[in-house]
Amino acid sequence: MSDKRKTPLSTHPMEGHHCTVDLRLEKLGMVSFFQDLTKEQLLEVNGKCTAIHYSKSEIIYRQGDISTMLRVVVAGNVKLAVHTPEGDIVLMDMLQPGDFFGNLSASGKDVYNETAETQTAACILSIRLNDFRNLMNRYPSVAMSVLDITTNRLSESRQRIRHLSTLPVTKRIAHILITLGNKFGEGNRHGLLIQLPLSRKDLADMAGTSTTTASRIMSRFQQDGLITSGRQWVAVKNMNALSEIVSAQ
Amino acid sequence: MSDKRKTPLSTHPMEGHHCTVDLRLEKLGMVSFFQDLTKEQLLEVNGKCTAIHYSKSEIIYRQGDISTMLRVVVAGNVKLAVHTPEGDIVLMDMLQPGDFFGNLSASGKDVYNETAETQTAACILSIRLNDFRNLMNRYPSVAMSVLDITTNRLSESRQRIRHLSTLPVTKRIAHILITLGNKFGEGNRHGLLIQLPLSRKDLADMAGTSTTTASRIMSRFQQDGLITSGRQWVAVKNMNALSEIVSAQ
DNA sequence: GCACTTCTTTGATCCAGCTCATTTTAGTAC
DNA sequence: GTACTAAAATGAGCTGGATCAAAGAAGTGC
Repeated sequence: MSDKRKTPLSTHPMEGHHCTVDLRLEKLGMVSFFQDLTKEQLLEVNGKCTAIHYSKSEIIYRQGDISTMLRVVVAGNVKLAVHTPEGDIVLMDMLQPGDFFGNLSASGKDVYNETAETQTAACILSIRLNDFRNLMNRYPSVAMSVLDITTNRLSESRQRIRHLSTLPVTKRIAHILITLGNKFGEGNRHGLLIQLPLSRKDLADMAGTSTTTASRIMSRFQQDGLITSGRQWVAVKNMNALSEIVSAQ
Repeated sequence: MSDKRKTPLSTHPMEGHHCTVDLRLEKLGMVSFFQDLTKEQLLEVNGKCTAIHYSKSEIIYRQGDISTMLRVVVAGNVKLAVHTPEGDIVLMDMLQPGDFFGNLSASGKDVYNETAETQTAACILSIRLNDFRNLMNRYPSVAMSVLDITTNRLSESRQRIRHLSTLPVTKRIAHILITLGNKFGEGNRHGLLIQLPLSRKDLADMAGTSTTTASRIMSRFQQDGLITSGRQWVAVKNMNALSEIVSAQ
């Protein structure tokens, strides 16, 4: 255990990221709801987008701010967190390149109901909500794709409600590790490394538990050889064993 | 306390409910995502719908069944519940006339991920998923409206995650009573009566707690004069006091 | 290298809410 | 009214996690 290691997470370069038209078009085409558009249509969309570069731990917008833009992650990671009046934090989502975020509701309140913060340095495209609604009206494929993604998010969200209502913390954390492993995992000498700065507190805020309890559970997982982890990083060594914990008895 | 009372809930007649074309059209027009359609378009939609009548506590579909239909509540109430492998139940939603349910996902799995059961006698319209997708493609207003509703459900769902993660059971139940009161409440000699058979177990399954705990909390609320309740019914007497409980300290 | 900060681990104690078991009551059917 | 049934209330005891507190790494900047 006298393993003198540093963070195994790779930091993306991102400096001087100039976002040429070609690069932006490529990224826009990657976003699932634009994938059916032609090159000309993409160019049009691109014309309505603004790219902004953020460094790590910057706030993109705050819960309660008026929402006018829809955003798309081009590079890096973003976390969406709700801050409760009591001062607790609930981590709602960790986003990847290609994910969109912001507030879509056509009617009703036009206020963000979570805070978006970069988890790594990141490049974000913004498009005015009005322009985006316009696109959805003109290109049904875009609207359908957005609906599809939203429906998926809704069912993920319901699964989480199920977990919070019925599973003990250990199972919830095991499940979160599996999900993050599948979404952000990269093969590595440690196993499947979750490519994302991930503290015990982040995990606790996802699992709806306290930081101390999250830490205790992670210690146990590590002792049992299910994971390897250090300061702000986690690698899954035994996915199957984690699955078994989730579905035990 | 020697109040000799029966269920104050009104049972809808519903017997011999024949669903004339006119009645169905009227109901369809009430459904928010069809409200922008013309009478001719509604007639077309109506042609693709089948109306089915259910009595109380009938299963409409089960979690895991192949999903081919989208449904709309015309009359009565429906509850959506997830059954966990451990045998617990999580009550996801209580529906009203005008609400739609079923599985919308265009791609991905075409399986219901919850069980739909009538909470009262009910009349349900069904439309094939393919037909409905077709409608959304042809009438953007329908697609936008569905997206809007789905987005709202997602944010309700996230609020519930927040509550499960950070609030103690008492506050969660107080909040549920407020929500149900607003959605299903009807003025009455008892106060704002929640027009819906609602057992302690239903409440517990919504709040993610045990039936006993739900019962204890309801007893306390009743002692404190915040609610009146009997077997399977609840009336809110003091909405403000409930709100205060939710946001206390 | 050393000082400093922030994250993580671990111990000790406490309590909200769960479980199990039993009694009471509201509502129904006759 | 009486009998019956399923829901609700209530008591007693236990425990998973929270909280508080303090010590131990892992990085960072100088």
